[in-house]
Formats: sequence, structure tokens, C-alpha cells
Amino acid sequence: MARAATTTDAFNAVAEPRRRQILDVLATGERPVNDLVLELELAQPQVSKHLKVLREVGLVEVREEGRQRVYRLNGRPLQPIHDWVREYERTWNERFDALDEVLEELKEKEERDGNSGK
Amino acid sequence: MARAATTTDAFNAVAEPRRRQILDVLATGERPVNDLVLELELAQPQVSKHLKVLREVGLVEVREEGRQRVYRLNGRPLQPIHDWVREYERTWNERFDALDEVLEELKEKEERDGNSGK
DNA sequence: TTGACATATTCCTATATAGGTATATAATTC
DNA sequence: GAATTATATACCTATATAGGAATATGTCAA
Repeated sequence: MARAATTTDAFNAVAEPRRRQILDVLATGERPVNDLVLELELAQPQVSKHLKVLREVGLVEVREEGRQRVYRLNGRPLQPIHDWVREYERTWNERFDALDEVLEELKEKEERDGNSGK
Repeated sequence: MARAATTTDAFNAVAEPRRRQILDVLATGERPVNDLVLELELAQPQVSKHLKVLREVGLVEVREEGRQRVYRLNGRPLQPIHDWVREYERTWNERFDALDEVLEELKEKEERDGNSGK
């Protein structure tokens, strides 16, 4: 089997840096294709193809305006990535260790006092 | 050009669901390869190969213990993903809209009062 | 040292790109 | 309607998989 298609989900679509760049630009406001071409210094067909992938996973939407296609961001499909990766934040963020300690202390305290008080 | 190698960065490594599964298991504690094989119901060579990819991007580390290789998680390479995707949270989270409104009000208030004070 | 166990590596195949180039499609203007 | 502009699509190539099967490597036990 080959790798999963880039259009499988946001994880795959966003693995490509060019596509993240496109989203980063669109995050500042909607854009017709040619603006993206100029801002990213990427060939027009490449931009169109990346946009197609992003469209298929729902990360962008299009509006027709004369002969232009105006693309806008839809971040919602990124939520699963956010949710997944957030669980790992504690593994690199030391503040979580501190928080864990506090919670641990509270728990122990509760176990000591808890039985007497309700 | 083909797609970027899976070992290019965490974005690419983690696009594969099996590798996310492996990390999810390791998040609960280190494991020798065979435990992963059993828990994921995946063939041993496949697991070893996925682990190799994860090793190359630094998402796991190995310790030799007799004839076993005990793998443990290192979440740090996930931080760039977290940082990137977090910027988009506001695009799907309505609470940010509410926050934006509050900030907008504060800003307007400041502009009204600001000139007299300070 | 022979065999059992744990893991990694090699070889195979089908498939899917990303970018380049050329071209098709569609809207607009003169 | 011919030329121009904006975008999408088709075709090509090099490359990299993910999984399956077989095998190599390394470790321990009897």
C-alpha cells in the first residue's frame, strides 16, 4: 500500500508545507488564486492543485466572483489535530509537571482529610 | 517531486494513523516492541518500521533491555504542530469570538477615554 | 551449540504524490 | 468574435511510501 492520500484528512493535507503556507495567508483574509500565486511565489497550477486538496478536506471554500475564484479559510477540520496534539503538551511543557505536582498534593491532602469531612 | 519523506518532520510522521496510535500507547508508558504489536494488532515488521520513522523525527527513544527494545515517547517534536494549529483555534471556537468582542469593546472604550487619562 | 525468542532489515508491489509544462475552460474587454 | 485575463486540468517523471513475506541479527536458556 502507498501512503494515504493527501485528501484523506487534515493531518495528511497539512503535512505539506506549501499548503500550510496557503492557509497562513488565508488566515489574514480571503484571496483570489492569483494573489496567492504572487504572495507564495509558486506557479499558478501548483497553487490550484494545493487548493483542490485543501478544498477536498474542507479547509478552504470558494466563492466565484467574475472570473476570479476567491478562497477563504475554514479552520474547523484542524480541530482533530489540535485535540490530538494537545494531549501531548504536558510531555514538553514543564508547567504541566508543576501543575501535576499541585494536583498530586491536593489529592493526597484530600485522602488524609477527606474521611472526616464529607 | 514526490511527497516529502515521512521522516522530514513531525507533521509528516504523524500523518499516518498507525504512528499516532503507537504514540498514543506510548503516552501511557514505555513499551517493548512486542507489546505494541499485541496492542495494535499490527504485524511486527510494520511496527518496527513505524518506530524507525518515529525515531528519526525524534518522537520516540529506545532503551535496550536484554533482547527487548523498550520504546518511550518524546513529545517535544510535536510542539511545532501544536504551535501552528493553535493559531487557528479561533476559527472554529466560538468562545474566541466572544473574547474578540470583549477586546473590541475595551479597545473602543480606551479610544474614547484614553486621550484624557494618561 | 542448539533452539527459542525479540527485533530489525530486505525485497516486493501498488499507489500516490509535487512540481513542471502545456493546454483547456470560462469570463471580460475591445 | 478576437485578444486577454483568471483558473483548472491533463500529462509527465522521479520518488517515496505501507504493508506483506521472508530473512537476518542479536540475545538468552538449556
